Amino acid sequence: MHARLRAFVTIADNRGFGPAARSLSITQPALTKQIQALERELGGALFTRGRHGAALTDFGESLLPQAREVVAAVDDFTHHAHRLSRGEHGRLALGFGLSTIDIAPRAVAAFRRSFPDVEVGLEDLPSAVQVDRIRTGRLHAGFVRLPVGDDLHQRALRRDHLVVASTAPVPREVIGWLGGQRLVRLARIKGPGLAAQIDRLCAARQISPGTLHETHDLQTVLALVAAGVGPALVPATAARIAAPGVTFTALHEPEATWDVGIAWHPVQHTALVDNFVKSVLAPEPTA
Amino acid sequence: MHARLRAFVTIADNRGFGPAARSLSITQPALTKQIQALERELGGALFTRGRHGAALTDFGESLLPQAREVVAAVDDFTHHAHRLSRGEHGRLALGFGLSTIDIAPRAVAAFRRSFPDVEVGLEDLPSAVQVDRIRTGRLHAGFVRLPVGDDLHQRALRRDHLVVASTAPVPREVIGWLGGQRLVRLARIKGPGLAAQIDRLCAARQISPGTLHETHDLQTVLALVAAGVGPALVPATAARIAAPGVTFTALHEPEATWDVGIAWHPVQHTALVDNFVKSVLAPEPTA
DNA sequence: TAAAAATACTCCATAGGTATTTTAT
DNA sequence: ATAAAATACCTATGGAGTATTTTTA
Repeated sequence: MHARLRAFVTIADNRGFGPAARSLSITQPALTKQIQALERELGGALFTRGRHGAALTDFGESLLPQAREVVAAVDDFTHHAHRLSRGEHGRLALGFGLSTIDIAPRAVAAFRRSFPDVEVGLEDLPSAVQVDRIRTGRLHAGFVRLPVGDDLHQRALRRDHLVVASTAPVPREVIGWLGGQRLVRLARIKGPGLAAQIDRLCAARQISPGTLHETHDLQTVLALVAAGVGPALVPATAARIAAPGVTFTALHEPEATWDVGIAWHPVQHTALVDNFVKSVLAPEPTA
Repeated sequence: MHARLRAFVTIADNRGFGPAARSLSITQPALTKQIQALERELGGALFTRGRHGAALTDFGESLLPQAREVVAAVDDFTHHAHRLSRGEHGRLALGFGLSTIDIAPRAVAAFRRSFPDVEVGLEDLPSAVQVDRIRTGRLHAGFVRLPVGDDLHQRALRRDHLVVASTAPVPREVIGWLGGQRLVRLARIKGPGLAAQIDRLCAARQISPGTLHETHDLQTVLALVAAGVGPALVPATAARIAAPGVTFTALHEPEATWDVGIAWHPVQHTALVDNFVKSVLAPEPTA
């Protein structure tokens, strides 16, 4: 159907079978047969043929606009499809967590520069939630604490580690000192990964610091530290959003370090996600 | 292409291959293969398959609207084509002449009642011009003096004959009397058929009436007769448009009678013209 | 374990090609 | 007389069918 209609409008535009056939990259007899088939199907002649080439009949004249619509719709479709399958267009749902607050926005901005026609959604979610949403297809990719289950594709971007945020001086023997402290903490539901990381460290080093205060926001945790309420354990990357006056002491214990990276669904929306992953991993070209 | 896209939207609408196949009146394996071919061509999966049936992927979701457009455009096209090839729609260019001034408007009105979607153009032209335009396709059909060349289809509607229009009394021996008269005449270019008919009569009866006055309009001819300027030879059907006070005397000579009917091109715009011819020939149903 | 989709295979209609003839100006 | 379209004939691909197997919730 669609090929025949394209043949129809091409002949109308070229006013002859010969040139039209050349422009369609088929032979003239093939074109003749297509039009004959179309005319048989429609029950009327579309062209009058003669030495002069082909001229539209009234019937052809009245059908030409609708035929053009079909051809245009098909061209639209294929164009759109190609852009989509190259990942140059579409919607991309991304997540990011506490531990990626520094890299996620930058990576997204770089991606949007390369692919301006992609609609990007970015949600602030704990790693565990991101992973669940990626599995069920509600999220295409996320910046998460690694590793995640191996049913997802994943790539490390860099390592992160815990630091002690404090206004009071921290002694050289940090771990032991920590055991005696009561900490400002982020609510477990807001940062289950961070909480688990702290638990792991404490369990390995056999300490159990108490809780001084619990908030729902990392910014607030650091504000409380700055206000002198007490020390806190936060990811090193969170140092950037701290108020002045807070000092940071890195912890080098292996239990205090972890990988941060990107995870994505291995099937859904492949080209788009691939482009995104490539954009994140590639060194950004200097603009 | 178009069949595959229709398959695509049907599956999306039915949320499964089975029901969609039934609704398309093909088998499920045939449908599977169409979608596989489409997915191969587009380079991406359109559906995720499972026990639940088929659900759109993101890729499928973003292509669905454009696919619907294609399907709608094709449906539009075929619908339009069918209406055209049944002659229910389109443009119809008609002609009518002096001798059909009574039947043409009535016939056109009846046709428009049956086929309200047909655009009808009606031009007042001498028979000879109509015939030429029908031959070259600029006119689809015309109400003309018959016979016309047998390259056109034609059908007689009724006979017409010359009458003497006059205010003065006309003697029983009309022909002889006419020979001695000077006539009000219609310009030959405006009614070559009428002029030729009068010539034929005069030649056969060996008379040659003079010319009193020549106008470009039959209405004016009759007005001049009514004003007492002199007699005229006009078609009997023209009596209807005469001013009061004019009397008509029929001429029964065979050279004074002719057929009036409809002629049309045997190829162009067939269905529409056929419908028109049928409508003209059929006794109009009483509304 | 059962419903849904995929595969294997066979068949025919369609679309394309080359060589040649017919048509219309 | 000649350019343009139509026809004849052949081949290959696409799309449809039936029977059966594989997948997944």
